[in-house]
Amino acid sequence: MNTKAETMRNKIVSTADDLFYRQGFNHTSFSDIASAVGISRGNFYYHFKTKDDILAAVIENRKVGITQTLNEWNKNTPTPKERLHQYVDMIVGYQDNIVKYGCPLGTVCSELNKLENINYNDAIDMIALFRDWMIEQFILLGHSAEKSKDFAMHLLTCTQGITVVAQAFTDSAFIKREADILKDWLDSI
Amino acid sequence: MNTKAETMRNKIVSTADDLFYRQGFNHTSFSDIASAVGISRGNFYYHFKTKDDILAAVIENRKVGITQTLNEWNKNTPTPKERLHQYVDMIVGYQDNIVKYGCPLGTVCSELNKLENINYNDAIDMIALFRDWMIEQFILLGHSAEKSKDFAMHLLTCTQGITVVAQAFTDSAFIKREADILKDWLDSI
DNA sequence: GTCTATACGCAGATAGAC
DNA sequence: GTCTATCTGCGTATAGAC
Repeated sequence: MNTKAETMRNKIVSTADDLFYRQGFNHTSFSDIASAVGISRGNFYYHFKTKDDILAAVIENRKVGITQTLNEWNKNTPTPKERLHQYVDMIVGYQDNIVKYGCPLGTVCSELNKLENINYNDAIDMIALFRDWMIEQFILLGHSAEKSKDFAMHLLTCTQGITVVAQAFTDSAFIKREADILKDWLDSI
Repeated sequence: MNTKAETMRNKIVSTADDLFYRQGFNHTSFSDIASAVGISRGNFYYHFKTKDDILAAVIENRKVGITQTLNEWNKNTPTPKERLHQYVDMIVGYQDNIVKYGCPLGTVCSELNKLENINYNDAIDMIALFRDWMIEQFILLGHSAEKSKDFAMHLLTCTQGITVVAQAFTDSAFIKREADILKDWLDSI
């Protein structure tokens, strides 16, 4: 296990992650990633053999990040209700990127679906991590398993919708407004 | 104005529209469209000079279709409330396509945004047609201009979110469930 | 490990015969 | 109008020198 190679690999993954988000997967070439990292295309292939390989690594990296974030919320934020608010506030915090590039999860899933990409199911897992975590929170609030699932899907729906509409109309103030509606809804159930 | 050429042009546009929706704009090549229509690539260029030209024609065609649909609703459905329900029911009616390819408007806008495509603003106009129509309906229901805009944006947000989540989890029953919630909301305001 | 050189196919786009 | 032939650039991917 070479530390230097691992560092370079991580650098490539995080750069590819960023470019896939901002430019889309299909529209981002090996050259784009290689030049952004500052290595040659040939060197790039030493680390990743195919474009699907680098995509798989990016998705895996995101899943680790999402899991870490959720674990931190579970650990540091006392109540389930506050944690759900924290989730909603997250999209408010990312508003600048959202109006420019949309939701990092939703847009990549939507794109991969149309490409019939082999990594599509892994991409969906990223969203499922959030959904399952939400279900847990609603169950902790005393709701039934069925209700909790419906609530989680509804919350997911609203946040995804907010990102799509905010991006379309380049309206970041709108994110804040809809987030408040969503937090009122969370308090009402 | 040649009728035969016009017919072929329309055939190309509707085929391209379908392929852009199912495969995405970037991922659909001239060859894809030409072979689906049943003409050679060379012939294709007689009708459209660049890929942005065919995209512009597709978007224009959609805008005409959307405008026609909204006009028909205005004409044939008596009350604004029923018309808004009709909009929500539309996504239920399209559920089979939505779980497979997402929203025809949302997915193309999201993709064009990342490609920094020159037709992006025209694509957004498609969504704006729905938004402006919704605002009219809410105003007819007696709401203020400001409230009506917020309501329209909220309705748009929910329907867009539903398509993203339904596509991600390939869950068409979910569309019906969230549509009912949405119609309850429409009745409550 | 990192590089240059290069193969190969496909995409967008053009020219010109019929 | 529709076709075939062709150009050009880019994207993925490989080989092999250093």
